[in-house]
Amino acid sequence: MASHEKRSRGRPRKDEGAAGQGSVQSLDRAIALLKLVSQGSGLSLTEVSGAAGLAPSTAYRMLTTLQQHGMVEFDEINQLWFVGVETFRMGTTFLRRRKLAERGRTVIQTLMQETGETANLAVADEQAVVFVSQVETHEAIRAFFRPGTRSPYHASGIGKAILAYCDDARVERLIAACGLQSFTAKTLASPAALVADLAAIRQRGFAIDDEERNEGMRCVAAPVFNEFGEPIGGVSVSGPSVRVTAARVDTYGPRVRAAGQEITQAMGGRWPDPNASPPNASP
Amino acid sequence: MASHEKRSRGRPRKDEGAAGQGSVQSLDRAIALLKLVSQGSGLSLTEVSGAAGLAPSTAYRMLTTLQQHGMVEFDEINQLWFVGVETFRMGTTFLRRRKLAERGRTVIQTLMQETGETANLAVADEQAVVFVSQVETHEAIRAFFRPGTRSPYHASGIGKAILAYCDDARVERLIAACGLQSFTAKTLASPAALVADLAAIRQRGFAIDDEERNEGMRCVAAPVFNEFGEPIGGVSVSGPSVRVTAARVDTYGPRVRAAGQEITQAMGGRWPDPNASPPNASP
DNA sequence: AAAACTTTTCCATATTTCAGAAAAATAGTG
DNA sequence: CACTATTTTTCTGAAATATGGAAAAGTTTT
Repeated sequence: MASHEKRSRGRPRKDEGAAGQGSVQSLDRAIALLKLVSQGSGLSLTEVSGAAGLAPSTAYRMLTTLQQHGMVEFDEINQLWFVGVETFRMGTTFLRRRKLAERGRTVIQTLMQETGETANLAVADEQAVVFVSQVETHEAIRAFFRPGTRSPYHASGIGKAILAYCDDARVERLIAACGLQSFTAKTLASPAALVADLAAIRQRGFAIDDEERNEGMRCVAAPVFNEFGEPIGGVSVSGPSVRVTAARVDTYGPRVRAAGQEITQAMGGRWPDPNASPPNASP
Repeated sequence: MASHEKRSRGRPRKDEGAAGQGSVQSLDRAIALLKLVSQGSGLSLTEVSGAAGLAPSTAYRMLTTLQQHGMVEFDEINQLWFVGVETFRMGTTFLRRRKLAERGRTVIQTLMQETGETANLAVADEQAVVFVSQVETHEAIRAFFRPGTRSPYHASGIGKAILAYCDDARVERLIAACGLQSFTAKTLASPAALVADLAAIRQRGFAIDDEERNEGMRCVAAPVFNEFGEPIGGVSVSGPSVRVTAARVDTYGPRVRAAGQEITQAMGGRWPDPNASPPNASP
């Protein structure tokens, strides 16, 4: 298997902190444009160049270059710029790396069938969890997030499931960096409340988001671990509180935890020893 | 609603054919790099720069620039480059605009022109396929469904094309739920007959509805896949048996399959590997 | 009908990128 | 274990390339 040691062939990088020295300006700007276009839903050239602070001619040249590669599309009818298929296709290969989505797909499919609720996969990112895959229930009222949706750690089932298996320092840093924004009356907006819930999650082996992000929506989640026993993502089922009752949560919980274990297994990950200290504990 | 006319404020584009004049070289190259990285699963700098035909120093600068935006990630342990979360996130916003009906429209237009028969698009729903778009032939005798028409899976070309790429469990559940209603003498009304036909469809890569729903009407269909290689809809041409003869079916088949592949491509989907097991198959 | 925008092309200029070479470290080799 | 071969990263001067202003060519709006 892959060695644990940090390899560094070649000349070492000078300084991690000081960036921007060796960077390509036109590429920098083009990425900013792409980001703008991907966030907007149909932007005119003037809007794009204005928002980016670039000359229209410059923005235009970059957009057409991106267009030639299919990274953006141009709606000739309304003369608007959109994000293109190629960006999408390149992006989805990200899922391959985090084999999570691929390996987990079959698991969440059966999870959805067994629970009847929308099942989700998300990966841990810097300051939020990113939903990467979803199987929707057929119910009329259902939970839905578009893949790529970001959700803050403290107010999502998967996020809390991940945090529960991070060390305290990481949790503190996250709170310091992002705060604990309140979304509903039930959001865990104080560090104390969050820490208490994380302890409960470790006890149970699964997390509950009880209308903490969206009113009327409950969610049961479990983490997924990599080969080092570090949480890298999670799995969840989510649905309206009227269906996902307290009783249902109790039965879904172990089922979702099992799904997390199954995916962890399928990825070659390792479910941590419940009695061991947190994996990321600083030495 | 939005006007149908083609707007073109501003100076018109000179020539659609002649491209490449106003394009940004460094951006061009960077996109090529990103594509390479997204296709590979962990590439070293030497591999990337070699494959792109760029000097290592140039590739390096571009990669670090992309990295600063999260478009690519660098695995410090093994010194390998991967596609990054930002690419994924930007790409997923494409889904907002991805509608089978819109993306496939131009494809079925040319399909109708080339075959001279009515061309259709349909999406997979729970218990039936739903026709969402159609381009009619000019012939006096023609196939016609109103958009929104539902058709049972087992008695429609597109339905069978979709079923052929679902796993067995899904097919069984469908039969259990809906049965196999008989519409004509040729309807595949027994599970055995249906399963045999599905195998033939996988072989060919396209489905044939030989007067199985409406007497005197034949139909050639192919599936369309999403990014997970799951069938989500399909495309077909349909017409009276007198025109759509057995010989014609043989020539239309590959053409319709190509249309399915084209639409799959345009949607950012993935045509499944013919040798791979069905996507939903249990391991 | 003219004014006001918008998109697209063109072009001179200097800003930036580029590639080669050096540097710094690891991996292979006999 | 010394020595060579790779690999990644930095540096630098030359020049290719991107840049933004201005003009062109349309389309709305007034």
